[in-house]
Amino acid sequence: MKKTKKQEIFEAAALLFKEKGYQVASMRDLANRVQLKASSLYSHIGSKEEILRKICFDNATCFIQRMEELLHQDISPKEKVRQLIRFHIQIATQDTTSITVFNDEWRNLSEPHLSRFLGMRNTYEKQFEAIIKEGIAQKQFKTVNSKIALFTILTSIRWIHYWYKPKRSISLSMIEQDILTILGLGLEA
Amino acid sequence: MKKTKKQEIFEAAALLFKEKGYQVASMRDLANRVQLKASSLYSHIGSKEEILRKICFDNATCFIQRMEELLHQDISPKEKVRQLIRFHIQIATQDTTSITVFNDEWRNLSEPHLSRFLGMRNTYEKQFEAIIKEGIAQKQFKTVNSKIALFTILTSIRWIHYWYKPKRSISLSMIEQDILTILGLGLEA
DNA sequence: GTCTATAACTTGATAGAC
DNA sequence: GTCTATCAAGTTATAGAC
Repeated sequence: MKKTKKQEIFEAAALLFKEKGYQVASMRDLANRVQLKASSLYSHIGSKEEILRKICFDNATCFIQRMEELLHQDISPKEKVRQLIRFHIQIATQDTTSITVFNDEWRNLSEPHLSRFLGMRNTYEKQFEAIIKEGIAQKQFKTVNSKIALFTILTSIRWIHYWYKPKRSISLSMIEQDILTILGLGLEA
Repeated sequence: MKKTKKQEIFEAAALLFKEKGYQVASMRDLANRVQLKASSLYSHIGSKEEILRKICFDNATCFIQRMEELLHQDISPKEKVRQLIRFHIQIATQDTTSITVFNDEWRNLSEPHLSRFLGMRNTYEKQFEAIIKEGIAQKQFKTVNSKIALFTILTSIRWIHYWYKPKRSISLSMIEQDILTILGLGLEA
């Protein structure tokens, strides 16, 4: 299956946005990387922000979808949290480029997209927090502030995409296990 | 003690950089906030980057200094890690503005300052990691990869500056205790 | 679809009057 | 020290030839 020029542009843009940041990356930079002049890009895409939007909303949708699946499963809050942590680690090691843009560059979205994005993120965080609260209520977790627990967990995984390289001697399952040891066991009662 | 215009500019810049990011914040934005025209700023400061440099290196020096003090104290690795976590939380809640810039905007430093900054950060992380390694060797911590533990700890604290507002009903010591519960106890053997 | 040329604008920083 | 005016360079995006 041959890649279309459009796909090629989107992939090059994701990498460029990761390396330089959205604001600093210029359309001329991007055009160079796909062997085009800047003006020719606009035969394939509508605008610079269209690219950012796709990256941000594709990832947001992905996380929300996984959350929906999980909510319908009949497993304990403790197991749900473990699954979510594993999922975050998997995404972060599997697609480091787009997750970097998703994590760091969403703030460059313009309205009304920014508000829609923050709404989706908020929904996800509320659902995650509810699972933690349920775990605390069931005494599967120690009694801590659920928001502190939520943010500590979420951000403690955020360094991986920045640091992880597939060639490293360290395996994915080793990362998973160590983080679950450092985090998970602390939270559990 | 009256604030000099220079101080006023530096403080307004830190807040502006936090809100918009260094690249997006313009000198015209900054001038507006201190009731000046953009060109007048240059009677007080040398360049936009001079402001960023001050914020980044002041903070880096602060963390390195605290580390030096700690290294000379005769306390266990476990206690050293707890003290470091407490210190990070204190800084993050005490000066949320400059810590945001320090955390997120250092990448906009130009050479040779960028390399010097990364060198300082690397020194700090190596010293922190050495303490963790010592704790593992002394069986005060569970056996985990020391780099994973380091990054998990460091980034798990990074959301605070972004989220913390002094008016919140939640106290500093409560944050400290909950994070130490979630993180600290997981790491300890 | 790709190009050249350019519109319309913003950026950091400077010159020189007052 | 602050201003107006301006420079030189950069930005996204479009018009129109081929």
